[in-house]
Amino acid sequence: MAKKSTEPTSANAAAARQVPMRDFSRSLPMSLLRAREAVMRQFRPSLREHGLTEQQWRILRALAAIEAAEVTELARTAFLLGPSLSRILRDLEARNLIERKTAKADQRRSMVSISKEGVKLMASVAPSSEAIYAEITQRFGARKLAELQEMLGELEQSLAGLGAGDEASAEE
Amino acid sequence: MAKKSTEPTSANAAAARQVPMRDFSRSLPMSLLRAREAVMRQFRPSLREHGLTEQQWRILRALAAIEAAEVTELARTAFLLGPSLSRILRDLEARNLIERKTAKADQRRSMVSISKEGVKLMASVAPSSEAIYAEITQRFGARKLAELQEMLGELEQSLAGLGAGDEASAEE
DNA sequence: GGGAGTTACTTAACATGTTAAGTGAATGCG
DNA sequence: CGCATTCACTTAACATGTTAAGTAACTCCC
Repeated sequence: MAKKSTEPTSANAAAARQVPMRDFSRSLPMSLLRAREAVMRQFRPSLREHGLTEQQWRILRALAAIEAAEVTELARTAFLLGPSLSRILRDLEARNLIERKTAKADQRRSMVSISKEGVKLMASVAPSSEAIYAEITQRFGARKLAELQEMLGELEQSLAGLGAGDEASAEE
Repeated sequence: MAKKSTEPTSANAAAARQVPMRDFSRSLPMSLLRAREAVMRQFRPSLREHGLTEQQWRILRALAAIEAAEVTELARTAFLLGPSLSRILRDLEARNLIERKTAKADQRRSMVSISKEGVKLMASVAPSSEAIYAEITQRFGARKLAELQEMLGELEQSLAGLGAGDEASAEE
């Protein structure tokens, strides 16, 4: 072995390919990520025009669907982690898009609800949002879309309660 | 209409529900997000034990599959935006997991490749990663998984070149 | 009723997503 | 050649994701 460092680069890559591994670009996480990005790319410009991020929009929609909610419940509904929600609620409150008041019975809890301005903003965004969704549905096909959502739900179900960290297997 | 501000909260939520809108929790973006999160939740602990984030792992895998790549190409492969990749490469280089050298022909380009240490790290992570993937495949079903990936790819395709911003429809 | 434990949330710290601006190197064209 | 434009990448700024720690309010049980 005379030459030691002629092309370490290629040698390393070759060695790396010996590590058994699926084709990277076809992994399930990547497929899901790309699909979601393809979808969100359609919505972001419209939301942006109205000064909303994807997550802020999720929160407003979630609040519109329920009278009022505790922060924890809202986090579950909008599928956000507590810390993210905490920050976003602070901003949305400062913009008067939501209202909050601490629950009487339990001072720890705070009830969050959408404000009149929040409703107005939703009403101004909803049309284009719906139009985009309709376009996506048309392009992909309504039936296939329903099938896809069904499969995604099943995937979620089949992984529920796996690797949640510390729950015993099934006994106990 | 005597009482005006007894429960403005409920009134706003009621008004909001007049805004025509699909059921929030069943929207495609949410379905995709939840499915992806259910999947990634399985992988994160293992990656974390090895000191890697999901994105760092994506980059290492992408580099293992190709001899060396320019940053832009790598961004496309690992599905990361330029700025994110730029930061991550800086960190991975500091940890000696990758190597980079500027191309001779074009000083703007830099070629990135995996290092010997990077290969070792990959080899140490791959087994558990593969085991997790196998578990997911088994739970969900290999056939259904293939179907799902097929549909996700079709979805991505059907949205390609829609709302990319400024390309003319089809002419010119 | 008082202190340990729990709960609901918030802060903090670090990493990435997202968009815009910056920088230096190549290209093209008059 | 000279200079505007484009290109490849990096920095910057702000928002969220992710985990850990902090804080105040509530529960429980001795």
